[in-house]
Parts: sequence; structure tokens; C-alpha cells
Amino acid sequence: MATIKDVAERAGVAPSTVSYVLSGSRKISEDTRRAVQAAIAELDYHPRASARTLRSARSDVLALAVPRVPGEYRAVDGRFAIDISDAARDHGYDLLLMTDLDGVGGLRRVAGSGLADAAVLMAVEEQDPRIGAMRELGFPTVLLGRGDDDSALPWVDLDWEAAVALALRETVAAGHRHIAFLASADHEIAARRGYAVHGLDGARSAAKETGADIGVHRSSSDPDVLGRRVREVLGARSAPTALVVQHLHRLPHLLAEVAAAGLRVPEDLAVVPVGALPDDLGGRPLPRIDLPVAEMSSAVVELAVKAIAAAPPGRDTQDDPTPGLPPHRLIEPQMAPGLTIAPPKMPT
Amino acid sequence: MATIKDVAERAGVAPSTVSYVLSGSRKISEDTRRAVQAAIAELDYHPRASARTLRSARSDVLALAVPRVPGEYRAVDGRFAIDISDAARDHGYDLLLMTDLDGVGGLRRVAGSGLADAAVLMAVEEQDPRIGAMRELGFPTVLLGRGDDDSALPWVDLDWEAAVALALRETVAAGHRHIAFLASADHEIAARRGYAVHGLDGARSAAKETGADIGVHRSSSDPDVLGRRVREVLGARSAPTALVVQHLHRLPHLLAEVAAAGLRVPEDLAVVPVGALPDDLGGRPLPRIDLPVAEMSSAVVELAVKAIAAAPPGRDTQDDPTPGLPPHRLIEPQMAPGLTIAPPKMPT
DNA sequence: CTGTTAGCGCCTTCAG
DNA sequence: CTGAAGGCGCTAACAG
Repeated sequence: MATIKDVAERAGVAPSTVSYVLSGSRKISEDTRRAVQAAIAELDYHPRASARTLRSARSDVLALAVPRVPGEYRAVDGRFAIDISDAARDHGYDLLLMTDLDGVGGLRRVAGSGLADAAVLMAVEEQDPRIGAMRELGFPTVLLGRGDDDSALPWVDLDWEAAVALALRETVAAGHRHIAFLASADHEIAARRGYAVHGLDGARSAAKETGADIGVHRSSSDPDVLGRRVREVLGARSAPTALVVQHLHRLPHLLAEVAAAGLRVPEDLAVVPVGALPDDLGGRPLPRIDLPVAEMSSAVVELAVKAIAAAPPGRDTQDDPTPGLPPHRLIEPQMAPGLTIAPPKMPT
Repeated sequence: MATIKDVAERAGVAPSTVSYVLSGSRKISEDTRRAVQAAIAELDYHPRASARTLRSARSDVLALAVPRVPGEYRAVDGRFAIDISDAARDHGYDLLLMTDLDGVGGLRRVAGSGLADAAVLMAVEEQDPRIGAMRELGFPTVLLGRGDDDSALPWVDLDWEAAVALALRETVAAGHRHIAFLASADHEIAARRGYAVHGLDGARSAAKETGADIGVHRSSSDPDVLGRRVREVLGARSAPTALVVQHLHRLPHLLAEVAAAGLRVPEDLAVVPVGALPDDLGGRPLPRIDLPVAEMSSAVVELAVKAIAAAPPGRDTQDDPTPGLPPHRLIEPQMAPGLTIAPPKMPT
């Protein structure tokens, strides 16, 4: 294991010179630089991360806190983990994956021990205890998904209101007049999750704006309940010609219900998912609004890096009066390109 | 940011005493211990990870190298990342997610800088350059999936041969005599990927053992090609009554083809996926062999921890003659409980 | 049973 | 333009 001293010796210079060559924070003569770099290559020298971190109070690591429900797995978590890792790398950071079953303990440890410089909190819930804990510690933290209190911490989220409104507007533009909107599940709405609430808002404003007949229906995580509601909606007297779906967890199940009702997609019923991951679709090329994972990941890392710059580690910025609101990024939704919403069979 | 010195001062003891209380590597009187622990709690003291690592040459971090194809995302990668993180935590390790687009560079850096104590390599390919690089560095490394050379590094994999054989045997046991086995895709077989090769072996041995008519067909990552082959198989004169599928990437597409051929599942055709993730199934309760992600994750972390213990960091063990073969874990496949394979409509 | 001390590898003043 | 020195926080070998 080569150290900076070994490199210096081999290059015939002082250790500090090697350090300066590495950091570039001082002018070094061309000859010296070359000698040093040759020595580095020959010895396969790598600076010890721990020594750097100890000195500089910066680890160049971001922590990603993934919520974990035992026995359950949400595909979106893994997807974001990978993309956020890519984004972090682009900014010179490594990513530490925290899947803590016991809530806030792991995050406290990582923050307190200086293992990471900032945290990204996924799947933020109302009254998430992690938010308070991180604020109390004065630890730079960014939320993926809006919390209830916009002034608390920086955050990034898809603009769910705009997304649902866009999907509905496009559906109307395709000629549909009777549209069903399948919103989030009961318990998500009851918990006033951001995406659930804002999605409903979007449906409301689209209905007002377009004047179309838009029926709003809640989903359910119980397949049986969901199936019953879908059958009700599709079997009603003035059945919808299009279905805009925000609750995608059971989309294949839902499509099976549609098929079982004797309806073909999209001839009899256009189906438009909102906030979709590729896996949600079961391989079907539906017109849709994708969840912009890469863009959200990039944005959340950018905010994390900014938060680190604003709160230099090593000093308690706890009593800092937070000059102004924390920043946020509301990501604009877009229809997936290259697909069009089929028109209704018989326009009414 | 409290240090061990602050704690010592507040407790009226020496810094080393605090250290000993923390590590438990020395007898400490009850009174002293209590005083120290009170001080720790009052100051909310956390040991600096970087200082510990610098001293001990151990970071208590595992690196997970996830292969990345730009613009592509494999759901299985995210799934394993989360589960391996859980498993690492159980062993006292944190997990660093490496999604390096430029191959072996990131791994070298993490290994050389001491950021991690060991690496887990996902989705190992034949002739994977990362394997040689890690061996050369003498860095503890474990493979998730078999490489071609079993003596190279410790590894963990599902026993794909047993899995395919089991699925076929169970299908035969359900009464089927004409079975189609949809193997891995052309390019996977051409590349001699472990799971592809071993899956074919399993089909061969099951055919011999049961005497059933088992047709082996290669899959394709091209949906059109796959569709054509499936139609051929299902439309043949002696059409199969069951389909055992190892290539799950396009399962929903495949099921759509089956439906388009006018066949109902499972009445007309039993479908049995092998090595499935929940997402692969599109919500359908098919009889199947699941990919045992949790078990594989746990096993891979165990081997990584053992590899660390065998190669104490800080000393070059490069010239160690590797006393005996590296360990491995071949995970035994199991049919998903609570589901049965439907018998054929008209046994032949 | 507890205290003192040296040093892990690096960076960054300060001197030359 | 380069070198020497101190200290980041912690642990483990030496005292006592």
C-alpha cells in the first residue's frame, strides 16, 4: 500500500509537492509534475480516502435513505438508487445505500460519523421523523418527493398536478369526452401523500379547463377492491372511452380486468398511465407520461451538492436562520414521445 | 462535533478509556463506564468513521459493482442492490453503490483508496475484466453469478441447472408429456453465460430422466423474433401443453402472444417461469421458481465478510498461494409455494 | 483498573 | 518554486 511519502521519495521531492500535484492548488514545474506522476503510476498510488476525509471533514459520499417495508419491495426504489448513483458520480460523489429497517438510526449514525456529506431521503411521508432528525442535526438533506411543509428542506418532485392535467388534456384532445381517472389508492389519499393530493388537483383543474366528463375514482392496493371498482366504472351506463391511471402498482391486473370486461385496448378503451416506470407497463406500448427518473435523480443530487456547499461540514450551522426558503425542483411532465392516444370509437 | 477528547473530559477520564468503553476490549469499572456513557449521550458523540478507518485500515463498507448499459435498466439490479444492502447491514457493513459506466476504473479507485473492504460484482460476464483487475489488486471480491473459471474467486449463484430440471420435472408430474422449454436468448447462449448454459443442461437432464417430450427453444431479446418462434412452437402439429420459461425479460409480451394464439393460461397451456422476480410476472399468479434474491444476497455478503477476514487489509496478500479453492454457494431452487401446475386438458 | 503517547496518511499553513 | 511540521480523531502498545 503506497503512501504519499513513497511517491515523494521515488520522485525525489517532498510529500507536500505530491499533494500539490494531486490537488493542482499550486503551480508546480513541468519536470517535477512529470516525475511525480510517473512515480504515482509506477507505484499505483491511490490517496487514502480516510486520511483525506479526516483532514478535510468531507467524505465525498452521499447517503441515500431508502424506506423499507419488510417483505415488500418497490421497483421504483431500486430504479432511483441506480440512477442517483450515476448522478452522484457525475458530481464526484459516491453513493452509500441506507436501507434502514429501524427508521432513523442508520441515518443518524451516518450523519454523525461523517460517513457521508449529505443525505437524500426517498419516498418522503407526511410527518416523516427522518426530516426532523436531519434538521436537528443540521445535516444537509434533500427530499425526493415533497414533504407537507415546503419550507422544511430542499426537495425534488414530479409535478403530479401538471402530469395528470396533461394526460387528461391530451386525452380530451384525442377526442375523448367521457374519461375515467383512476387516482391513487385510498390509503395514499387518506395519508395526504403529495403525489396523491396533487394528482387529484390536476384532475380537477383539467375537468374545469376542458369541460369534458372526467370521473375521478380512487384506487386500492387490494386487487379485489380495485377489480370491483374498475368493473363498476367500465360497466356504467355512460361508460368512459378512456382511462387515465395514476395508480400503477397493479396495472397488469387492471389491464386484465379491462380485457375480462370484453374491452380491447385501445380500440374500446384508451389507457394512459401517468408516472410510469417501464416495468409497470408489462411491455405494452401505451401512450403515457413516464416518471422522469434520470432527471429527478440529477436534480436531487444537484440540490444535495448545493446543500453541502451551503453548510460546510465541521461547523455547526444548526443555529443558522435559514436565509430564505430552501430550493426545490418541480419537474415538468412530458408525454412519452412517439405514441398517440387512440381516439374513441364513436365520438359522442 | 464532539470528539473522544470532549467525552473524556466531561467524564473525567482519559481518551483511551472512552475508546475502551466503546470497543469493550478492556475491563472497565462499572462507575467509569457509566460516567463515560452518560457523557457520550449528553454530547451525542459519534466516532468519526474516517479516523477509525485511518487507524484500523478497515472501513466496514462493502462496494457493490452494478454493471450499467447506458439507456438500459435491469430491474434485477435494483432488487439485488436493496437486498444486499439489508444483508450487509446485518453483518455490520454499509454498502457503497458503484454504477460505473467506464468499467473497472471506479472499482480500482474504491479498492485502492480503502473506501471499501471488499467488492461484490454483479452480473458477471465471461472474461469479465473486473475479475482480473480485482485479483491482481489482491482485493477481496465475491461474484454474484458464476464466472467461467470456478477457481478464480468466491461466487454465489442460483443452481440454474437444478432450477430448470425441477420446473420440468414438476410439469411432467402434473401430467404434461409435450413440453416446450424456452431457454435464454441467442446472444446469452452464444456468450456462454452461466445461467444460460446451465439452464440448457437442466433441460437435457430432465428430458433424459423423465422421458417426456421436451422441446428446447432459444429465446431472443428482439420481440419480433421471439414472437415468431413462439408462434411456431405453439402452432406445431404436436403442440406443447406446457411452457417452461427461463427467459423472462419479455414475459408479458410472451403471454400476449399466447393469448393472441387463442390459448388460455393455464387451461390450454400451462406457463411456468424459472428464476422470476415479482415484476416479471405482471401480477399473474403463475406456478414458478422465484429468484431467491434474499438468500443469494445473504450468501454473497457472508462470503465477502469471510474474504475480508482471510485477507486482512493493509497487508499485501497478493502472493498468497490461495490455499484451496475459493468457497461458493450454489443456491437450491424451490417452487413458489401455494401454487400448482395445471394438468393438460387432454393427456396424451 | 486507568493514563500517556505515538502514529495511521493526508493537506496546508508557514519558512526557505 | 519547494520543503518541513503540525494536527485532523482514534486505537493500541506501553507504562503506572
